[in-house]
Parts: sequence; C-alpha cells; structure tokens
Amino acid sequence: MAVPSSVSVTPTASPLFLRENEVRRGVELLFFGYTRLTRAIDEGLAEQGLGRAHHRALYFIARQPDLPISTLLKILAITKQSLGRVLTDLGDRGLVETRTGNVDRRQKLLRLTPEGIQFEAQLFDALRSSLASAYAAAGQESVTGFWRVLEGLIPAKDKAMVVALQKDM
Amino acid sequence: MAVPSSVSVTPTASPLFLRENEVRRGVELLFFGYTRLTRAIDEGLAEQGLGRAHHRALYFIARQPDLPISTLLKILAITKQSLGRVLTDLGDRGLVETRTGNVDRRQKLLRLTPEGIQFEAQLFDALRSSLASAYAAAGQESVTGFWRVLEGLIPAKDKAMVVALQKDM
DNA sequence: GAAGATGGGACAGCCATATTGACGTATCTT
DNA sequence: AAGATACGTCAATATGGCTGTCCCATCTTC
Repeated sequence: MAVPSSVSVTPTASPLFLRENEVRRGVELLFFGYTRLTRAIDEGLAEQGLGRAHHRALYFIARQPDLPISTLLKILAITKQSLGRVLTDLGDRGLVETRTGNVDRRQKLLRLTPEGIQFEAQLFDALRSSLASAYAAAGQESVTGFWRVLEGLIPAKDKAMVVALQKDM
Repeated sequence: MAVPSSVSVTPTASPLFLRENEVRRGVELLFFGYTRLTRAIDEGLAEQGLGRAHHRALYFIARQPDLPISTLLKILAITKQSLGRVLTDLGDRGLVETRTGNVDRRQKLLRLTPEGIQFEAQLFDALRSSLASAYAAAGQESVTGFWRVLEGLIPAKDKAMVVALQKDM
C-alpha cells in the first residue's frame, strides 16, 4: 500500500471524506459487520451458559496470559463489579484461574486453564472462519486498508493498549 | 496447517488468511474501533435520556424515511417488543412520527419529525468527525479495503438489506 | 364473503450486562 | 507510619434484550 505516511495528507482526497454517504456507508458496514461477527460465536457460548461479556474476557486472557485484572479492566472499559461477575462465572466453570503476582503480590494474574484454552480456541475457530473468508474475498490490499481505517478510529490514548496486544505480530 | 513444500510460498500469499495473528488483529481492531465509534455519541444521547438502542432506530429511520416497522425489525434484528419500547420513547420525545401506509393500510411508516432530523444530524456529526478523520488518516485506498472486508463479513442473506440502504450512493 | 396470513400493539415476566457508591483487606510505596 | 494501589464485595439501579400470549385491523386467497 502506497500511503505516504511521512507526508502531510494530500488535500486532493479530502472532498471524499466529507461526504455524508461515505460516512454512512462506514457506519452501516461497521454495524452489520461487527454484529454478524459477534453472532458467529453466540451458539458456542450458549452451550456453556455464557454470554458475550464472558467471551470478551476469555478472549483477552487468552491473548495475554498472566494478565492482571487491572489491565483487563482497562481493555474492556467496564467496572470492576461487572468484570467481577464475569470472572466468577468463568472461574466456576474451570475456564480461568488466577495466581498471585510474583512481582506485586496484590495482583491476581489471569490465565486460562487447559479447558479454557480449548474452549476459547473453539470459539476462535468461528471468528477465524468468518474473518478469513472476508479477508480472502476482499484481498490482501483490502485487509491492510481495513486495519488502517480501524486504527484511525481508536483514540490516541487507547492506541498503546491495542498495540501492546499485537506486539508479537 | 499443511503447506505444499513443492510450491514457493511468499509471506503475503494465501497463508496470510489462515494465520491466527491476522485474524486476532481484525477481531481486536473491530472491537475497539466499533466500541469507540459508538461512544462518540453517548453524551449526546444521554442529554435526551436516550440510549444506543434509540440511536440505532433513529439512524435507520433517518436513512430511509417512510420505513415500515417490519423492515426496521429486520434491519435491527431485535424483537417487536424491544423495538416497541424504543419507538414509544422516540415518539414521546417528538422525534419520530408514524403515518398509515397508503399502499397497505396495516403498515405504519416511520419518519423523523423536524426535531428528530435535527437531533439525528447532531449525533451524526459526531460519527462523521470520528470516521472522517479515520478515513483521512488511512487514505482513500484504505477506505475501499475497509468497506470490502466488512462487506465480506455480512452473510449473503443479509446483504440485500445493506445494499438497499446504500442504493442512492 | 369467509378463512387465513400479515402488520402492528400490548400485557406480564424474565435475563444479561452494565452502572454508581461505599466499604474492607492486603500489599506496595514513600 | 501514612497513603496509594489492587482486588473483592455489598446493595441498588438502568438498559436493552428475550419469551409467550393475546388482540385488532387489514390484506390476500379461495
């Protein structure tokens, strides 16, 4: 992709970005795309009596084992109480376990149990199959653009958090 | 994953679409991008004592004036009861009005009142400013890719509905 | 014209997921 | 020793979904 990141944005393209229809198209595609992707895993979650909130926690714990609760709270941007219930449910089902932090003993580090790893992988398969087919249909250049636009939607103050998740890529 | 060793594989070829990190990146960017975009309008909604469910209805009514309720139900994919409460709230605030269909008198066609138009436009401004800056930062080619991938996430049976929204583009 | 399908409204009750505010305990920092 | 931080927990509340049931008006079909 030839986007001159070192150069100031060229004004020639700017009329496009101010037109209402382009914005509405993005809003709608994001709405439908996001909701359809999340629906792909509802069935698997329901089998365990879990909801989407549980999956979000499961997902980020899978992504960053030994994640402290405070970090997960920042990622999910929900309250401690809301997350508490979710983690209790996941713990009760033997999907998530905690260990006391060795650097800071106040922390509880979250990780998936073997059963949790397997369950998350099963849910992830549904996400992968949806996204992989969308990627394949759109082509690699489109995927890069897809990422770039979404990155632009994330406020600067949150960007470090997202980058941290992807540092191993 | 079995890659035929007789074929030379470039790092950008099809295996890209099966690799876990690319999928996880998409999942995460969609999550953060979508949630951040929706947060952009929460404040404006709260001023009216409304929530995101109200905005979704408002948005699609703005997009397709004289929309029958049954169509809106398909778009939002929620139950009649859930939508009913939302529409009652919007009607009570004088943002939405209904008229009896002239083709089919059982139908109630939804449209925004002048106040509703103004309010939706105000919320839309927040969406526009977020999306427009993401578009501008990513560049026009990226925007096309962004659309393409999201379109690929929408199941075939829903695609006609989305296209219908955008037929005037 | 009668029967059935469809569009819409309304009742009651339930569930999942989020919120605020307050308070307690263990541990780390200064 | 004092204060900040990480985590847990209580109680109360709001939002936005859901199911099931029943109703009425209107359109379609035979």
